[in-house]
Formats: sequence, C-alpha cells, structure tokens
Amino acid sequence: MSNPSDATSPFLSPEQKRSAREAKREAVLRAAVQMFNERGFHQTSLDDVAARLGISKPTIYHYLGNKDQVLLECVTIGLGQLIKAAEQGRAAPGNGADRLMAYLVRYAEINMDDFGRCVIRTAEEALAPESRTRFRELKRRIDSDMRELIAAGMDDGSLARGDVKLTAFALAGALNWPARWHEPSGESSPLELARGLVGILGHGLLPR
Amino acid sequence: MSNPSDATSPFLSPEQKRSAREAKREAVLRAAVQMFNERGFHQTSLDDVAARLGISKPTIYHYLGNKDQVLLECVTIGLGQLIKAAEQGRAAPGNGADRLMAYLVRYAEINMDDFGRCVIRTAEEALAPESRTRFRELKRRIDSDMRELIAAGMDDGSLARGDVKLTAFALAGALNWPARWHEPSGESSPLELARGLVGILGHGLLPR
DNA sequence: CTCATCTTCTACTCACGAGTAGATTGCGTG
DNA sequence: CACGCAATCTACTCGTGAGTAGAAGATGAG
Repeated sequence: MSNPSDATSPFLSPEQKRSAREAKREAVLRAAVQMFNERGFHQTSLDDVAARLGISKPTIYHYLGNKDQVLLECVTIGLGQLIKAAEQGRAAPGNGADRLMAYLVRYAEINMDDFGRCVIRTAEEALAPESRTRFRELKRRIDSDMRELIAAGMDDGSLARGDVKLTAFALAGALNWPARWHEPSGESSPLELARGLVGILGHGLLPR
Repeated sequence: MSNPSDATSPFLSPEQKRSAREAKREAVLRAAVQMFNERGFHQTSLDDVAARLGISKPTIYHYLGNKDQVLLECVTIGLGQLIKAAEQGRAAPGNGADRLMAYLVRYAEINMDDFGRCVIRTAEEALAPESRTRFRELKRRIDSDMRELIAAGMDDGSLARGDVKLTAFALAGALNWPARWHEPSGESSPLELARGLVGILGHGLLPR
C-alpha cells in the first residue's frame, strides 16, 4: 500500500530488508535441521550446512551465534509447533477424549516433520548447559500440556481412569518414535500414520 | 577339580587367564556404556572411560579395536538381551496375549537397563557404516520378533485385530521411551513402570 | 638364561571442525 | 563524496580426541 516497491525492484525498503534477512536465517535453520536429521548433529559440520546452501561458514555465523544456537533454534521451532498444537487441541470440539485425540494426531504429525523430528532426535547432552536448561523447560511444558488434556478426559469420563503421568509417557513414546523410523519418502503419509497410531492407543491391544 | 589352583594363587591356569581377560573386557564395556548413557557417546572420550577405570587409553585398545567397536559391542549386548526375551516370551504360558504381555514387560525392563538403554539412545549415524548395517540387522530381528508375537495373539483371538506393523511400532515406541526419561535412581522400579505401561497399552485410553 | 607373549604405560601424531580475523564489495545517508 | 553498516568471503587459529609407536615389566616355555 504505502510501500512504493510493489514491483520487482532492486531497491529494498527497510521492511523488505528485515524480512529478507529473516528468510536467510530461516533457510539456514531449515538446511541445518534437515542435515541434522539425515546425518546427525555431530556428523554435520557448519561447513557442510554452508556448502548445501552454496555459502560459506562465516555467513552462518553472521546470522546465528554458534552451532549450539543453531540447534537450539531448531528444537525451539519444533517445540513451538507442539505448544501451538496443544492450544488448538484444548479448543477443539467434542469431549475430553475427542480433544486429546485431535491433539495426539497433530502431535504425531509434527514429530514426522523437519523441526519436530529434530526435537526428538536431539539428545539433551548435545546442547550446551544453558541451552539444555531451556530445552528441558520447553519439553516440560509439552509434557504438562499433554497431561492436562489427559486429565480433562478422565475427569469428564470420556477416558478410562488411570495414572496420568504414566499415560502421558506411554503416549509420548509411541508418538515420538516415528521421528526415528518414519521415512518422509515412504508410502503412507504422516497423517495416516498418526491416525493409525492414535487409534491403536485409544482402543488398546485387547479385544473389546 | 582337575584344576590345581582352587585357592587364591598368583599362578593362573589358562582358563583363568581367559576369563580374567574376558572380565576386563566386560568391565570396559560396562564403564563405557554407563558413561555413554550419562553424557552421550560423542561427549565421552575413551580417555574418560579409561580414567573411570583407573587405566590408560591404550589398554582399552588392547581389549577392543576402536571406539566404534566399543559402541557396537554395547548395543549388541543389549540387543542380545532383547532377543533372549523374545525366546522366553514365545515359551511363556497362556494364550497369545499373555505371551506378548510377558515379553513386553521384559522388553521395557531391558530398555531401562545399561545396555538396553544404550540401544535406544544410540543413533545409527554414530556408528561406522559396517557397524550400522549390523545394528540395523539386529534391530530388524527384534522388530520381527515383536510382530510375530503380536500376529500370534491376533490369530488366536486373544488380541484385537489390527495392523501388525503399526502396532509393533506403537508398542516399541511406548516401551523404548523410558530409556530417555527414566532415572535409575527414581522412586518406582523398572518392573513397576514396565507393568504400568504395558497395562495402559493393553487396555487403551478409552473406557471399556 | 633367554626368548616370546601379554599387559600396560608414556608420549606422541594427526585430522577435523568450531570459531575468528580481517579484507572486500556495495548500498544508503549526511 | 565519504563514511558507516550489512553481507559475504578467504584464510587462518587452536583445542580436542581418536588412534599409534614403542618401551617396560611380568610370566611362562624351551
């Protein structure tokens, strides 16, 4: 509107510059997270990441402080998606069980995506102490979100009563695991898989 | 019996020497796996492991070829325990569901133990290519063991029918996860936790 | 007694990769 | 025009840790 550079012009407004910078930062994170997921954090040097983007290592340092921060940003993005999913889950229609299931499906899907996979595959020890603390805090938040949804479902009678904490661990484990085995190029889509897993967890192994 | 060195003698028979050597090898693996679990593989140098045992690094190399082999041996031990558990599970009394549940409890317990935890916490990328192949083979074996038990239970009607492969992934995920969060020094014992988790998986989230 | 073998050590080498110094180019502003 | 700032590069430093060379002490065999 008030911005005079609607068309393709080499003269960028301050706002455009900011978002260009932001886009580059994100491109670095995206490339990094994919390589971390493919080859592992310790097997991926920042030189490798730079090469993938056709840039040099100091450029990465221009956008991000150090390798630890690159990883922390990646997992923070993934955890942010999970937090958002919990908010949406709480607002979903239906009873407690419906809301939990909606959340769980989304949770599993995120864990098959770039940043979500990174959250699961990242061992805390890989992070520097302060980053590790931050990582733990966010994960604790995710855990408490899940427990809250579970407890609500047990309270309204739409879920079987049981140990909330243990249930959360069982669900998290089952739905985190795809981050380790699911091949993005595989036959079945993340959504199908997510629904399948949640179905199994909902009904249990034993016949009804 | 025929061995003249029953009492404590500094003169060791060939057999004693062999087992002494074996004991040292195992001590190295035990120390290594504990440190890998605590601090992570990449954060643990063989100098660290040697220091923990009060020996020097070349001594480790005297018993094991290289760091990769140390890790491979550790996970192989863990996977061996899981294979053994499957054999015992197949021989357990009761119907298919009973056998599966017995196996699952044992499976979860192993994953809270030193070598089992290492299996779960070890990312394939950490291993050298040939070791990685071996690791994959063994894990595939574990997976097929579990699927076999599941399929048998579905066949005899003691388990609900469903997608065997997906069910195996859901169970494995839920029961592997404790390797990441369970604190050996925690309140509840591995056996209790294992039973709790298996109970949840058996009955499902929804009320019956 | 001597020689081979096993165990262990001290003291290296060497590659890799995180992180930095400092130059360069180019745009935008006073 | 000159200066500052953003973006990017080439070419380093430097620590760490895997793996090795080679010596030294014990033990047992011929």
